[in-house]
This record gives sequence, C-alpha cells and structure tokens, in this order.
Amino acid sequence: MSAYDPKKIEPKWQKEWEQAGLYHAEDSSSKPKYYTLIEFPYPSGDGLHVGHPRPYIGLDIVSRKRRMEGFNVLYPIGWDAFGLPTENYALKTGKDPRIVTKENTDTFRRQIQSLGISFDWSREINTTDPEYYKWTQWLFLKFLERGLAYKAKMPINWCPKDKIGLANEEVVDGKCERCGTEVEKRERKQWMLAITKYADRLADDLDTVDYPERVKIQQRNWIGRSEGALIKFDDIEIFTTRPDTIRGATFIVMSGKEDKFTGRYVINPATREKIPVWEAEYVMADYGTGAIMGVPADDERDRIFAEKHHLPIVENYTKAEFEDYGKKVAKYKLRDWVFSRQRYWGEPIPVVHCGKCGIVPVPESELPVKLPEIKNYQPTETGESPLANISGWVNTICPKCGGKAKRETDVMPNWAGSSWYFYRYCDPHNDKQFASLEKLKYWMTPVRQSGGGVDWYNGGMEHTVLHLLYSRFWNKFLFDLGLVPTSEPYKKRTSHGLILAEGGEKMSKSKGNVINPDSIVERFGADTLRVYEMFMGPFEQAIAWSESSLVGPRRFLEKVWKLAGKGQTLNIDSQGLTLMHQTIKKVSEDIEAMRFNTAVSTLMIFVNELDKREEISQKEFEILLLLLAPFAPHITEELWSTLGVSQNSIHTEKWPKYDESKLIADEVTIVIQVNGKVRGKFVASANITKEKIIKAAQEVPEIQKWLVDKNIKKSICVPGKLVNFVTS
RNA sequence: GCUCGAGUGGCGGAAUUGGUAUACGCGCAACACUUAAAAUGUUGUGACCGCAAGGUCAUGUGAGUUCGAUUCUCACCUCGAGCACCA
Repeated sequence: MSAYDPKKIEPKWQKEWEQAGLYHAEDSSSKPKYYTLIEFPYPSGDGLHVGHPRPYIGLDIVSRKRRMEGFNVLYPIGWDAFGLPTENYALKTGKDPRIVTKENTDTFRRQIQSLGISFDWSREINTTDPEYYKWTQWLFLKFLERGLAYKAKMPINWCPKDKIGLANEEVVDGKCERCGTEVEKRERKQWMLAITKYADRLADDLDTVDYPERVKIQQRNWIGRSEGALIKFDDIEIFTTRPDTIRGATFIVMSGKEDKFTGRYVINPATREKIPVWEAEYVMADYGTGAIMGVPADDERDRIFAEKHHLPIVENYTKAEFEDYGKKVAKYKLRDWVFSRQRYWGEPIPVVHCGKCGIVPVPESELPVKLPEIKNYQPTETGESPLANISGWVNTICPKCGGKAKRETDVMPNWAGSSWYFYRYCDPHNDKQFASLEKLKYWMTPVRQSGGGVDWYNGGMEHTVLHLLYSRFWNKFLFDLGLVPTSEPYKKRTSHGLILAEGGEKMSKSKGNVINPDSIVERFGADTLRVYEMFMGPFEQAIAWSESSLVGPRRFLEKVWKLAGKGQTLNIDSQGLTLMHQTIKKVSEDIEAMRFNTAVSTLMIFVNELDKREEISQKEFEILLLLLAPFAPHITEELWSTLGVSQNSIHTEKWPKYDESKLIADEVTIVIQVNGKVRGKFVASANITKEKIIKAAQEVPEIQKWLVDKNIKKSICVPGKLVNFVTS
C-alpha cells in the first residue's frame, strides 16, 4: 500500500466533487432542507489566516453530517467586500477598489477551496457586485417608502487637519489615527434608519430563537428597555423605573456638569412637600428626561448624593400606586441607526435632491445607481464624499419633474450588504427580485421545529450585537411587508472563539504573526489542518495556535490510512461491538453540541483500539470512515473508494446509527472506597446486584486491611460503578 | 463601577442529574529498529515520601453541605470579554 500523501489525493477529490456538483443545493427536493450559514468574510489584503476557517470547518462538519442524514443542504459563501480597509488602500495607492477586491477575493477563494469545505460555489455572492447592490439599494428605498429612512442632524468625528470625517475606529484616544490631531464633533445631515421602532419586537422575539443565553443578554442590554413612569414635579418631568418609591423622594436631580443646588424648589405630588432641585453629573442628559427624583432610602447612588450634600432621607414611607401621579412608559438605550457615510467604497444611496420636488427616490428601473470610477478617493474638504467631486455623476435630472437635480453623494455603511445576504443565497441569480418569496419559503421555513429562518448560523462574538441586531431588524421590516416568510432570520445561533498567535496575541499583519493556511496545507495537508482546528480546544473558546501540536492529528490520519492494509475478519467481539456503538453515539452527539474536540478524541480512541488488533472487521472500518468523513473528507473519500463497498461518494452515504442495546458492556469495573477514598476495584458482570457488590467488595484482599477491627456503619452502592464503606 | 465567563499536569485540554480527577493529543525519558539520524514502534510520565510494598497531598484560595465535591453553597483572589453613571 502506498504512503499517505495528501498532496496527491486532496486536489484530486476537490476537483471531482466540484465536477459532480456534490455540494450543490437543490431548490426543490423530496428531501427535507437544511440551511447552514457562516458569516461571509471581508476579503482583506492580508489573505486568509488560520483563524478564518475555524467556523467554516465547524459548520462544514454539521453540513456534511446533515447530507449524510438525508437533508438537502444549503451551505453557501460570498464576500462582504465594501468597507474601509479597501478604500484606505485605494487612497494610499490610487488602485481601483474593484481591482483590489477582485485580487483579494481570488486569493480567499483559492485558499478556502484548498480546505475541502463543502460550500455551494454556484451561489457565491459579492456585496460590491452591481447585480447585488442593486437590491441593497432597492431595499433602502423600501425603508424610505415606509418612512423608516429619514434625514437628521448627527455629529460625526471630524479631523480639522485632514479635513475628513472619521469612523470611530479611526479615532484613537480622541485623536485622528493618521495625523494625531484632536478630533472634533461636527454636525451633518445624515440618513437614519428607525430601528427604535422595532425595539420591543427585537427584545421580545429573542424568546423564540435558539441563541446562547449570553448572546440574548447582550442583545437585550443593547436595546436596554426599561419600564417606568414619567412623573411631573411642577414643571419638571422626571423618568423613574421605581414610581412606587415616590413618597421617599426628597429631592430632584437634573443633569449637569457638577453637583450644585439650583436655588429652586418643586412640590412632590405624592407628599405635597417642597423639595429642592439639584444638578449633578451622575444624571445623564440623554436618557429618560434628563431628570430624576432622588429617593435616598431606596437607591444607593441617591443615598450617597444625599449624604454628601446633607439632603433629607426618609426611611419609612409607604409604597405608592404610580397611576396616581404619572404615566407608564418604556425607555430604550437603543438609538436610531446612522446609515450614511461620507466615503467612496459603499453602496450609493439611491436618491436625488431636486430643488422643486425635494428628496426623490431613484426609480426601480434605474437601479442600480452604479459607483462611478474615479481617480481620487480623497473625501472633499467640506466633509462630503469623494463622489461629490464627480460633477458628471452628481448632476442629473429629477425623475419626477425632469428638472435639474443632484445625486445623493453619501454611501451606505458596510452593515447594509450583510443585513440581507442570507436571502440572496436562496436565489442568487434572480434579476427580478432580491429573492423570490417562493425560494425564501423553501429555504427559510422551518421543517420540524417552531421558529423559522436559517437553520444554523455561526459567527464571531464580535458580531453578536450590531450585525445580529441590524439583520434581525431588516428581517422584521421585510416580514411586515410580506417579502420574507419568517419573523426571525436565524433559528439557531452559535459562536466560535478566535484563534490567536502562538503567544496568545491576536493575529495581525502589523504584528507579523499571521499564520497562513497555505503553508500548513502544503506541509501537513488540509485534512490534518481541519482535524487539528477541531481538536485544539473547545470551539467557542479563544485559543492559541500551536505549530508543534499539528503532528498529533497528522499521526492520527496516518494510522487511519494504515488500517486499510490490516488483515480482515468477519467477527467483532462483544467488547469491540460496544466500543463501536459507543463511538457512533458520542461522535453524533458531540457534533450536534459543537464539541468537536471530544468527537475527535473519541475517534482517536477508536482508531487506537483497531490499531492494536491483528485483524479488524470491514464493518468497523466502514463505520470509522463514515464518522470521520465530515472532519477529514479527502482521506475518507480516498479510502472509501478503494474499499469497493459502494460506487457513491462517502459524503452521500448514510450516517451510521447506533444500537442502544449494544452500548452497555458485559463487564464493568466497580470501584471500592473506604470512607470516600479509593482503596481497590474489581471486575463484575454489568447486571450484578447491590447486595452482591457489597459482599464481593468486602472479600477483595486489599480492602480487608482497611476493614479489619472496624465496624461498617453504612455501605453506599451505585450499581455498576462504585461501593463506599463508611467505618466507625 | 456594573454584567457575564473562566481558573485542572511541563503545555492544549477531558470528566457535572455529586461517584475511579488528569481521557485524547503535544512534549519529555528509556528501550527497539538503524553504521548514524529521522521516521516508526514499545514502555513510562501530577507532586512528595519510600529500597519496595505502599502511603500522603493535589482541580486559584479559604470555609461549608455530603458517605463522597473539579461539579452544589458562601466569601475572597486572579485573568478574560462586554457595557460605560440607564434612575
């Protein structure tokens, strides 16, 4: 038998799978559907690093298992390619961002394809493709049409030296990242999306989805709903979440720069007493009404304030019914979404400004409003987008009156394209609609459980607030218009941990510690990289890369390869049978719970056991290959093809089932404890009774010295596991 | 400051309806094969005491509950993530 050579078999099978269309999702099928989704990458100029594939491999394993379980699986990929780094690169080099994006996506595609991820490449999308952003613009017009997109004055970060607006990310310690100048706030009219209109539903509907609890908590905290009451103390209206404590209110505090008494008094409507009005820093101007009632007996901060300034504290007051004094309201931390950027590399906002007609949407027939090709990507000195310099593009005619008009020069934030990309995957080549309702219904309507949307969405913890919330908001809006079939976009959400550099630091080009998967594939093979990334630690935890640990998974695959050359037998003894069924059960369950690390170790134990034997049965080897196939798709396909049991790809074979009755071993080891300490053990048949265990345990020679001259006060017995003698 | 996580061998980690702590892997050591090395294989590998048999200690620290605690309760320490005075 030849040696295991991943360089020979991996490209061969990748080509074959692609030609056979093995991973193409079918838009109609007699099989039940399953939609697995990873966050589509931003194709940065740094190329792929070994952290990128971790989530792709994780959901690839789930997707491959689902196919083997008989599902019609949609596992797509694309590129979230608008955004700052590419634009800044263009600014520096003068290179067209389209070219840069093309180069970067070509690199990413080649690298991802070398890993054998079962993406359906026929559905690849790119947010910077006019055929794609046409629909991003169309969706924006829907928001405009329904009054949810509006213009408002909002502050932006302004660098007075560079004369450009800065993203938060470009402001470091209040200074411009490039030149170090102190950043100023400047008011600008900005496009806004009214996400706050959906605040209640975004919070409430978290109860209907399967997200990790900490993700739900973060979303709820971000929305920040608090229910309370508005109460008037004369002309000052305050907001409180504890209106029942009003009889304990002995002062009013308004937002201010420092603690000071205003000289004013107002009447507490509950007690009819005159109370002082103060100003203090601890009251926030933009939350609630910017004023609170001070209840020092009930609120810690109010008490500290009262003690500091010798204000009265009333301890024993009676609870009030707030309806008598105020009205019930809910307040939110969530603010409307600033939706415009004064930049180039984004989707143009498809409206024109007409002197006569005002803001006029670009008609659907004229979409997409294409980004013009330009030479200079520098924003204008007035803070407008570089697009404002292209007079041939800016000057247009009003679609309504035919008079002279100017195009909007702001573009959308890069959250826009990622707020709806998962619909496009369902119908990626549709030139009539962003996606047909029929196809959305097929892919996003639940098959078995309640709740709808993408069946399983995995992403990074860094996106659990903004991206998740924004896309849920778009989904709810489109659901209300009857354009999408479910009120929530994702049924189940999980997250993965970062892969850090060997020293535990984040990988970045600037630190020079980026590990490129190409070199790993070259030296160890894609299957080894895949198994290693799954084996290295818990999937949802951040973990440091370790070059020296890669040999473990490689040795494991070598062992699997060698098993194919072992002598064969038809017999499996009962111990072997038990191990095989236990392995099926454990690997199946671990994949569902994303415990990939223990799934791999279970497979290693199985392989070690088979490796010890002179002969193995074909059945055991088949089961091993089937269970390993989602983790290491190339080596298993190669070995499967030489086995000759089937003409099919292993990836379309049936996922093994375990037999409940075979899980329990005939014999078990019973641990003997004396006063809670392990003193010995013995082997007994699995169905031995308690009485027999206790009797047999006392007869074990090494136990007797611990029992001599002692009275056994109590014997505790866990059948099949343990016995504990408590002595006096 | 608040909230949520997490602390287990030399290293990554495993084990929870409370029941053999350290699975699996890396590393290390010895041996086999080899002229030699690599690769591979075999054996060993928590700490301490002991010639050995064996014993004692050990899951961040200290208490508690229990026949029995990595797992449950309380207090504290350290690290990480998120949020910024949210009434």
